[in-house]
Amino acid sequence: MNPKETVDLQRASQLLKLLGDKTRLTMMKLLSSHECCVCEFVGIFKMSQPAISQHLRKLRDIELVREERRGQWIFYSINSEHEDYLLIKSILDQLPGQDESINDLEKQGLRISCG
Amino acid sequence: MNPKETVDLQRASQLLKLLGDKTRLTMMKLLSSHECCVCEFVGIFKMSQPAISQHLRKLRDIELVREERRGQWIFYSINSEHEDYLLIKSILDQLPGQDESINDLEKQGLRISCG
DNA sequence: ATAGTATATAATGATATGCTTATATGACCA
DNA sequence: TGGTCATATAAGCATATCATTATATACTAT
Repeated sequence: MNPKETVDLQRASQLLKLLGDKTRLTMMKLLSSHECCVCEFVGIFKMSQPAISQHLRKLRDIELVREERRGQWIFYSINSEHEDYLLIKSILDQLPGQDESINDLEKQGLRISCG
Repeated sequence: MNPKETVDLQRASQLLKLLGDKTRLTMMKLLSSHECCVCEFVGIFKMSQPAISQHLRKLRDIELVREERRGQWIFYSINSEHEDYLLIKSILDQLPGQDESINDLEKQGLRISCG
Protein backbone atom coordinates (compact mmCIF):
# COMPACT_ATOMS: atom_id res chain seq x y z
CA MET A 1 0.00 0.00 0.00
CA ASN A 2 1.54 3.28 -1.05
CA PRO A 3 1.22 6.34 1.10
CA LYS A 4 -0.69 8.99 -0.77
CA GLU A 5 -0.10 12.66 -0.76
CA THR A 6 -3.44 13.54 0.69
CA VAL A 7 -5.90 11.64 2.79
CA ASP A 8 -9.55 11.43 1.88
CA LEU A 9 -11.56 13.59 4.27
CA GLN A 10 -13.84 10.80 5.29
CA ARG A 11 -10.96 8.54 6.28
CA ALA A 12 -8.98 11.38 7.81
CA SER A 13 -11.82 12.39 10.09
CA GLN A 14 -12.38 8.81 11.18
CA LEU A 15 -8.68 8.51 11.92
CA LEU A 16 -8.57 11.75 13.87
CA LYS A 17 -11.63 10.76 15.84
CA LEU A 18 -9.84 7.62 16.98
CA LEU A 19 -6.75 9.59 17.89
CA GLY A 20 -8.94 12.13 19.63
CA ASP A 21 -8.98 10.15 22.82
CA LYS A 22 -6.23 10.70 25.33
CA THR A 23 -5.78 7.04 26.15
CA ARG A 24 -5.55 5.93 22.53
CA LEU A 25 -3.34 8.84 21.55
CA THR A 26 -0.95 8.02 24.36
CA MET A 27 -0.98 4.37 23.32
CA MET A 28 -0.05 5.32 19.79
CA LYS A 29 2.74 7.57 20.99
CA LEU A 30 4.10 4.80 23.18
CA LEU A 31 3.89 2.32 20.32
CA SER A 32 5.73 4.72 18.05
CA SER A 33 8.88 4.08 20.04
CA HIS A 34 8.46 0.45 21.06
CA GLU A 35 6.13 -2.48 21.09
CA CYS A 36 3.95 -2.98 24.13
CA CYS A 37 1.90 -5.83 25.38
CA VAL A 38 -1.54 -5.37 26.84
CA CYS A 39 -0.49 -5.82 30.44
CA GLU A 40 1.96 -2.94 30.06
CA PHE A 41 -0.86 -0.67 29.01
CA VAL A 42 -2.89 -1.91 31.92
CA GLY A 43 0.03 -0.91 34.15
CA ILE A 44 0.29 2.53 32.63
CA PHE A 45 -3.34 3.59 32.45
CA LYS A 46 -5.57 3.67 35.48
CA MET A 47 -8.16 1.63 33.77
CA SER A 48 -9.49 -1.93 33.69
CA GLN A 49 -8.02 -4.53 31.36
CA PRO A 50 -11.19 -4.77 29.26
CA ALA A 51 -11.13 -1.01 28.76
CA ILE A 52 -7.57 -1.25 27.45
CA SER A 53 -8.52 -4.17 25.26
CA GLN A 54 -11.41 -2.25 23.75
CA HIS A 55 -9.24 0.74 22.91
CA LEU A 56 -6.73 -1.57 21.24
CA ARG A 57 -9.48 -3.19 19.26
CA LYS A 58 -10.53 0.16 17.84
CA LEU A 59 -6.97 0.89 16.83
CA ARG A 60 -6.71 -2.58 15.32
CA ASP A 61 -10.00 -2.28 13.45
CA ILE A 62 -8.68 0.47 11.23
CA GLU A 63 -5.28 -1.18 11.19
CA LEU A 64 -3.39 1.53 13.02
CA VAL A 65 -1.70 -1.18 15.05
CA ARG A 66 -0.80 -4.80 14.60
CA GLU A 67 -0.90 -7.56 17.11
CA GLU A 68 1.41 -10.49 17.45
CA ARG A 69 1.05 -13.27 19.92
CA ARG A 70 4.17 -14.47 21.68
CA GLY A 71 3.37 -17.24 24.03
CA GLN A 72 0.68 -16.07 26.36
CA TRP A 73 1.30 -12.39 25.62
CA ILE A 74 0.04 -10.34 22.75
CA PHE A 75 2.32 -7.54 21.62
CA TYR A 76 1.05 -4.53 19.78
CA SER A 77 3.06 -2.43 17.37
CA ILE A 78 2.49 0.53 15.06
CA ASN A 79 1.51 -0.42 11.55
CA SER A 80 3.94 1.68 9.56
CA GLU A 81 2.48 0.28 6.35
CA HIS A 82 -0.82 1.99 6.99
CA GLU A 83 -2.10 3.90 4.03
CA ASP A 84 -2.24 7.08 6.09
CA TYR A 85 0.97 6.52 7.98
CA LEU A 86 2.49 9.83 6.95
CA LEU A 87 -0.38 11.71 8.54
CA ILE A 88 -0.28 9.54 11.63
CA LYS A 89 3.45 9.91 12.04
CA SER A 90 3.41 13.65 11.56
CA ILE A 91 0.92 13.91 14.40
CA LEU A 92 2.76 11.58 16.75
CA ASP A 93 6.03 13.37 16.08
CA GLN A 94 4.56 16.52 17.54
CA LEU A 95 3.64 14.88 20.82
CA PRO A 96 5.94 14.78 23.82
CA GLY A 97 7.80 11.51 24.42
CA GLN A 98 6.24 9.12 26.88
CA ASP A 99 9.39 7.48 28.17
CA GLU A 100 8.37 8.50 31.65
CA SER A 101 5.43 6.09 31.62
CA ILE A 102 7.74 3.28 30.62
CA ASN A 103 10.27 4.21 33.24
CA ASP A 104 7.59 4.26 35.91
CA LEU A 105 6.55 0.82 34.81
CA GLU A 106 10.07 -0.47 35.15
CA LYS A 107 10.36 1.00 38.63
CA GLN A 108 7.30 -0.97 39.58
CA GLY A 109 8.81 -4.08 38.06
CA LEU A 110 5.84 -4.36 35.75
CA ARG A 111 7.75 -4.04 32.53
CA ILE A 112 9.60 -7.25 33.13
CA SER A 113 6.44 -9.16 33.84
CA CYS A 114 5.73 -9.28 30.14
CA GLY A 115 9.15 -9.20 28.55
CA MET B 1 1.64 32.92 22.04
CA ASN B 2 4.62 30.98 20.81
CA PRO B 3 4.19 27.68 19.05
CA LYS B 4 5.81 24.93 21.07
CA GLU B 5 7.68 21.99 19.76
CA THR B 6 5.33 19.45 21.20
CA VAL B 7 1.72 19.56 22.19
CA ASP B 8 0.55 18.37 25.57
CA LEU B 9 -1.30 15.09 25.14
CA GLN B 10 -4.41 16.32 26.88
CA ARG B 11 -4.72 19.32 24.59
CA ALA B 12 -3.70 17.35 21.52
CA SER B 13 -6.38 14.74 22.06
CA GLN B 14 -9.01 17.37 22.61
CA LEU B 15 -7.92 19.08 19.42
CA LEU B 16 -7.94 15.86 17.42
CA LYS B 17 -11.36 14.97 18.75
CA LEU B 18 -12.71 18.24 17.41
CA LEU B 19 -11.05 17.66 14.05
CA GLY B 20 -12.33 14.10 14.10
CA ASP B 21 -15.64 15.11 12.62
CA LYS B 22 -15.98 15.24 8.86
CA THR B 23 -17.96 18.46 8.84
CA ARG B 24 -15.57 20.34 11.13
CA LEU B 25 -12.50 18.97 9.41
CA THR B 26 -13.83 20.10 6.05
CA MET B 27 -14.65 23.50 7.52
CA MET B 28 -11.10 23.87 8.76
CA LYS B 29 -9.68 22.84 5.40
CA LEU B 30 -11.90 25.35 3.65
CA LEU B 31 -10.91 28.07 6.10
CA SER B 32 -7.25 27.28 5.55
CA SER B 33 -7.52 28.74 2.07
CA HIS B 34 -10.08 31.52 2.58
CA GLU B 35 -12.50 33.06 4.99
CA CYS B 36 -16.08 31.87 4.89
CA CYS B 37 -19.26 33.20 6.32
CA VAL B 38 -21.84 30.99 7.95
CA CYS B 39 -24.26 31.02 5.05
CA GLU B 40 -21.55 29.66 2.79
CA PHE B 41 -21.11 26.69 5.06
CA VAL B 42 -24.85 26.24 5.10
CA GLY B 43 -24.71 26.14 1.32
CA ILE B 44 -21.92 23.58 1.26
CA PHE B 45 -23.05 21.13 3.90
CA LYS B 46 -26.41 19.38 3.74
CA MET B 47 -27.24 20.45 7.21
CA SER B 48 -29.38 22.98 9.05
CA GLN B 49 -28.05 26.42 9.91
CA PRO B 50 -28.07 25.72 13.66
CA ALA B 51 -26.00 22.59 13.10
CA ILE B 52 -23.41 24.64 11.25
CA SER B 53 -23.48 27.26 13.94
CA GLN B 54 -22.87 24.69 16.63
CA HIS B 55 -19.90 23.21 14.83
CA LEU B 56 -18.43 26.67 14.46
CA ARG B 57 -18.96 27.33 18.12
CA LYS B 58 -16.94 24.27 19.04
CA LEU B 59 -14.12 25.40 16.79
CA ARG B 60 -14.36 28.86 18.30
CA ASP B 61 -14.41 27.60 21.87
CA ILE B 62 -10.88 26.26 21.61
CA GLU B 63 -9.91 29.20 19.41
CA LEU B 64 -9.22 27.24 16.27
CA VAL B 65 -11.12 29.89 14.35
CA ARG B 66 -11.92 33.55 14.75
CA GLU B 67 -15.06 35.36 13.90
CA GLU B 68 -15.48 38.83 12.58
CA ARG B 69 -18.74 40.54 11.95
CA ARG B 70 -19.10 42.54 8.75
CA GLY B 71 -22.50 44.08 8.55
CA GLN B 72 -25.06 41.36 8.90
CA TRP B 73 -22.59 38.60 8.10
CA ILE B 74 -20.10 36.92 10.34
CA PHE B 75 -16.93 35.72 8.69
CA TYR B 76 -14.84 32.95 10.10
CA SER B 77 -11.13 32.52 9.59
CA ILE B 78 -8.37 30.21 10.76
CA ASN B 79 -6.60 31.39 13.88
CA SER B 80 -3.00 31.04 12.78
CA GLU B 81 -1.87 32.36 16.16
CA HIS B 82 -3.21 29.29 17.89
CA GLU B 83 -0.74 27.71 20.26
CA ASP B 84 -0.99 24.42 18.41
CA TYR B 85 -1.12 25.88 14.94
CA LEU B 86 1.84 23.87 13.68
CA LEU B 87 0.06 20.63 14.46
CA ILE B 88 -3.18 21.88 12.99
CA LYS B 89 -1.53 23.09 9.82
CA SER B 90 0.45 19.92 9.31
CA ILE B 91 -2.80 17.98 9.41
CA LEU B 92 -4.71 20.29 7.11
CA ASP B 93 -1.84 20.29 4.62
CA GLN B 94 -2.30 16.58 4.15
CA LEU B 95 -5.96 16.87 3.21
CA PRO B 96 -7.17 17.30 -0.35
CA GLY B 97 -8.12 20.84 -1.41
CA GLN B 98 -11.79 21.71 -1.19
CA ASP B 99 -11.96 24.23 -4.00
CA GLU B 100 -14.65 22.13 -5.59
CA SER B 101 -17.09 22.94 -2.81
CA ILE B 102 -16.45 26.61 -3.31
CA ASN B 103 -16.83 26.32 -7.06
CA ASP B 104 -20.11 24.50 -6.65
CA LEU B 105 -21.27 27.30 -4.41
CA GLU B 106 -20.43 29.89 -6.99
CA LYS B 107 -22.29 27.97 -9.65
CA GLN B 108 -25.36 28.15 -7.48
CA GLY B 109 -24.80 31.84 -6.99
CA LEU B 110 -24.63 31.31 -3.26
CA ARG B 111 -21.11 32.56 -2.80
CA ILE B 112 -22.04 36.02 -3.86
CA SER B 113 -24.96 36.18 -1.50
CA CYS B 114 -22.54 36.83 1.30
CA GLY B 115 -19.71 38.63 -0.38
C1' DA C 1 -41.34 51.15 13.81
C1' DT C 2 -41.45 47.01 10.90
C1' DA C 3 -40.00 43.42 8.10
C1' DG C 4 -36.39 40.62 6.43
C1' DT C 5 -31.93 38.41 6.58
C1' DA C 6 -28.02 36.25 9.14
C1' DT C 7 -26.63 34.04 13.03
C1' DA C 8 -26.83 32.13 17.82
C1' DT C 9 -28.90 29.67 21.54
C1' DA C 10 -32.21 26.43 23.83
C1' DA C 11 -34.57 22.27 24.23
C1' DT C 12 -34.95 17.71 22.83
C1' DG C 13 -34.08 13.11 21.05
C1' DA C 14 -31.43 9.40 18.76
C1' DT C 15 -27.17 7.33 18.55
C1' DA C 16 -22.27 6.82 19.85
C1' DT C 17 -18.73 6.44 23.22
C1' DG C 18 -16.23 4.75 27.08
C1' DC C 19 -16.28 2.81 31.10
C1' DT C 20 -17.65 -1.17 34.40
C1' DT C 21 -18.48 -6.16 35.75
C1' DA C 22 -19.03 -10.81 34.28
C1' DT C 23 -17.69 -14.34 31.32
C1' DA C 24 -15.19 -16.71 27.47
C1' DT C 25 -10.97 -18.06 25.05
C1' DG C 26 -6.38 -19.50 24.56
C1' DA C 27 -1.70 -20.53 26.12
C1' DC C 28 1.29 -22.40 29.59
C1' DC C 29 2.56 -25.45 33.33
C1' DA C 30 2.25 -28.79 37.24
C1' DT D 1 -6.44 -32.78 33.28
C1' DG D 2 -6.85 -28.84 35.96
C1' DG D 3 -5.25 -24.35 37.38
C1' DT D 4 -3.52 -19.97 36.33
C1' DC D 5 -2.28 -16.05 33.62
C1' DA D 6 -3.13 -12.91 29.62
C1' DT D 7 -6.41 -11.25 26.69
C1' DA D 8 -10.96 -10.76 24.32
C1' DT D 9 -15.82 -10.38 24.18
C1' DA D 10 -20.56 -9.44 26.02
C1' DA D 11 -23.85 -6.86 28.47
C1' DG D 12 -25.20 -2.86 30.82
C1' DC D 13 -25.09 1.90 32.08
C1' DA D 14 -23.84 6.90 32.30
C1' DT D 15 -22.50 10.49 29.59
C1' DA D 16 -21.26 12.77 25.26
C1' DT D 17 -22.21 13.91 20.62
C1' DC D 18 -24.72 15.51 16.74
C1' DA D 19 -28.62 16.38 14.57
C1' DT D 20 -33.43 18.61 14.60
C1' DT D 21 -37.08 22.28 15.52
C1' DA D 22 -38.29 26.44 17.84
C1' DT D 23 -36.94 30.77 19.38
C1' DA D 24 -33.89 34.75 20.38
C1' DT D 25 -30.65 38.29 18.92
C1' DA D 26 -28.48 41.54 15.85
C1' DC D 27 -28.02 44.07 11.85
C1' DT D 28 -30.17 46.28 7.42
C1' DA D 29 -33.42 48.51 4.73
C1' DT D 30 -37.88 50.55 3.90
